[in-house]
Amino acid sequence: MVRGVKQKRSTQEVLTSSSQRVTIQRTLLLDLLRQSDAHLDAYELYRRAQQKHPGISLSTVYRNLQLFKKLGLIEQHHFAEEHHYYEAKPATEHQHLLCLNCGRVVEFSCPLSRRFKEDLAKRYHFDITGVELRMTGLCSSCRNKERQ
Amino acid sequence: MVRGVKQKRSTQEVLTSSSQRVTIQRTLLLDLLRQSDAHLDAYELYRRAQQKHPGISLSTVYRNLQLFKKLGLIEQHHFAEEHHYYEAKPATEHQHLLCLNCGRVVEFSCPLSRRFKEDLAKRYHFDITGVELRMTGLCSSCRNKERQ
DNA sequence: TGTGGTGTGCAAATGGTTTGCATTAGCGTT
DNA sequence: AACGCTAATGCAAACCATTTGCACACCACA
Repeated sequence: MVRGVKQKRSTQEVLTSSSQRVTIQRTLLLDLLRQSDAHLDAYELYRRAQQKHPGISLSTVYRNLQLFKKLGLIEQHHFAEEHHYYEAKPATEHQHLLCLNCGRVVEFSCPLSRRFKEDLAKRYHFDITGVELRMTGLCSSCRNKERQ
Repeated sequence: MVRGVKQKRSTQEVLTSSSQRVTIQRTLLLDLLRQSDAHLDAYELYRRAQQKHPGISLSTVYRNLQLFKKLGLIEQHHFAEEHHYYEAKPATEHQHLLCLNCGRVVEFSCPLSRRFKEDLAKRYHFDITGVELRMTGLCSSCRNKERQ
């Protein structure tokens, strides 16, 4: 997945326009998130950030993840039991298919949404802002391994 | 929601047939989960259990939640950031609509599934065993409050 | 270039959950 | 009904992801 193509605005521009201070750490972290194809957890992001800016601290990572989330720049997922995974807000909405054995994540888009969402909103008088669909199972290679 | 109607098997029977020891604590915990209309977190379940069996410990609660999950007797959800919520495995599969402000949870059933799931399974060579759809937003009363 | 206030690094705290260990109590067998 | 083998429990301590307090650093604006 080539993310660069979709990104008109530089990370610096994004941060400046959010009226936040543009620090080295903040820019680096958001860059790493935007460039990564995978979903990163806080610690993995920390490890990657350390390679470019050795002094960075884990709390800075957490603080900025919260900030980015508040600004709507990233999304947070609960793939595993114990941590959160983050990804830069994608250009197009997508959902996740997750292998319970190896953790592999496939992204797919789901047409379901509009009609069904509207129905539901009307029926329960909700203002629906987010849809998360997650399917879980076994990918082909894990299924094959289990057979052996 | 009247759960009792759907329950043919007593909690004791369920536990016996899972070839686990049927302890007072275990029976109590599963009973509480099956009787509750709401989704409980570990601590709330602990509080309720204490009322009937004051000596029960929080680790027993956690240990049994894990066991029930492994046996497929309950489902675990991540509604809030920080804890898990549990509900007895429902007779019919359903999904959740969650108010981000007050935490209210509405259950609904979603027809989406079969066709779409099969397509997806074929396309990515996955064996899909679970579908979780979560919609988030504001319920009517929270929306009204925000307007004021 | 100086000034105010936000952001950072560090270490300690937090809080949900897990674990080690000694004791208790199911349950199949006498 | 008592016995013995283990699994389950209670307690306290450990874990670990995440948050927070505080002193210092540095960004943005004048």
